[in-house]
Amino acid sequence: MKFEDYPVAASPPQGANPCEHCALRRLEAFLPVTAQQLEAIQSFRTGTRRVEAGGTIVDEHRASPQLFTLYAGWAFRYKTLSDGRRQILGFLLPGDFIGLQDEFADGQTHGVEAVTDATLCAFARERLWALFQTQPRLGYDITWLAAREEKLVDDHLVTAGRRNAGERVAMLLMHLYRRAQRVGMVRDGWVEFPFNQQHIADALGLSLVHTNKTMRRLQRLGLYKLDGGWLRILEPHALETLGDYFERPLRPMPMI
Amino acid sequence: MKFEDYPVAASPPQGANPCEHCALRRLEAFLPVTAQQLEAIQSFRTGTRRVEAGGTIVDEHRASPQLFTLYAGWAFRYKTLSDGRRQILGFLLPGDFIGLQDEFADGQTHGVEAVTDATLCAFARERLWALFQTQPRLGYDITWLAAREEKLVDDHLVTAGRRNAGERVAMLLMHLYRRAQRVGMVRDGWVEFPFNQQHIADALGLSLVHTNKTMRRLQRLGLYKLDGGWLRILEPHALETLGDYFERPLRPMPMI
DNA sequence: CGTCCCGTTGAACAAATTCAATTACGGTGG
DNA sequence: CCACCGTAATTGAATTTGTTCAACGGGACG
Repeated sequence: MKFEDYPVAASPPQGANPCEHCALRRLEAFLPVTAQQLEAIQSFRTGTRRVEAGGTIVDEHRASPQLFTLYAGWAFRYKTLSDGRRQILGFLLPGDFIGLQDEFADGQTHGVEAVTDATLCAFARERLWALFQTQPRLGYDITWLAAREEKLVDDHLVTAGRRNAGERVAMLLMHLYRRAQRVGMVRDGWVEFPFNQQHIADALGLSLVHTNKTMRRLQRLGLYKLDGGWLRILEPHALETLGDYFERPLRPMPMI
Repeated sequence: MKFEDYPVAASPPQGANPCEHCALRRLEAFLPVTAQQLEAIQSFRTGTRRVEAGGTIVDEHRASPQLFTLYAGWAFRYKTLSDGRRQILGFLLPGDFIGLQDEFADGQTHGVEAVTDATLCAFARERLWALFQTQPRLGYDITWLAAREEKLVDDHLVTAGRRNAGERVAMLLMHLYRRAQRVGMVRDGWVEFPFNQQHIADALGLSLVHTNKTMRRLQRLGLYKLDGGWLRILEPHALETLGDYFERPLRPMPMI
């Protein structure tokens, strides 16, 4: 299977004014910003960070001095119980803001791990308050992002708490597909799907074996196809119905 | 069983400057505010609302034009699937801010229901952005509240996804107890516990019957006691260990 | 070619749900 | 004061869903 390159380069622009040439921000999924806001964001920004597939973006047990916006790649947030059981709290796509929760949680937070090679824009956490002061609009946008992320977790909690295995898988596939679609990661109906079944199991609160059997079943039913790390939804309506999950068209979201 | 009255009156102060006489805000759990901030909050405030036990604070399928701070009583956030299965997303105690998520979600949000009679301070959603502009600090505080609430949902998701029935109950009891303790709702080791087993089941993602059997078991083990709608934790350490959940001492939180 | 990771599958087992009563209790009307 | 009701808590039993255990296959890689 071959695919053209993703329109957004693997790394954010380098040089003096990287944010002004940010390809990610040009996507329709994101709200436009004024020149002044862009400048504020750019000065809030401290640099770029690369993390290879499987690497740690935020350590689960250490408060990170930085905030990030995921620029390219897939990542996820997770927590582990002391005996090793892991719960994936959510997946992260380009444009997602990372680390806000820790700002206010005294330790005891969550980890973030890259699934694919990932690139991130880093920001100094200590300058967050100054940003609110000088750019109230960006503060408001950050609240928007925090509220949106809570909504994602809310939905995820419904899945883990009240849906059965088949419904969980259906819901997750549609959810990830829709989000990827929004940021232009769908090509000819295929999305990169770099997760292994352990990721899915840990996200859905299922065992590895049962996840496998459930996914196999839905594939045999012809609802979706997985090939070489790429996903294609064959029966979106059937999956939405099964998962009782219908994503509405979304407004453009802010991006920091 | 008899208990003194809760120190915070059932309703916020009436009259010209209600926030200046707010008893809730005086609790150590909440950060102090400047006179200027208090005034801003007071002018952001539009009134008081009472909801009786079982009543709807926010309709699940209608965007509320108001935001609230719960002043007195217990409430919960929830979502229901189309076939009626309900997931409780979290419980609300005095001081909790309500409705922020909807600000940014195009419909498709969650409901809020009062468990006991409840009193709330109402705010005009449409003036939220103005508040961020004129009082960046309060904007920052609201972000704090949003991030904290996401953290609560994160923890809840771990519970629903990766803990077994006994662990879930243990975790929930300790969690509610600790939060109630923070806002002075614990009297002689007892907290009001107005939930029925269906609430617990819907919060934990368990069936009613299994919730009952699990709770019975933990009671027979002498870990906690429930009497006339009041809860007493008998073995906090055992419950924390079982639930693998250790609440750290918390910093005072902002209150709007 | 051997090893490791991952996906797949069957089988035994355990946890949780569903079904079906029964009991406890607060409130109401007689 | 007492019978009657409706709601919520309990409990046992049958059934289903999901987990654990074990084994095998294929592909990537050294």
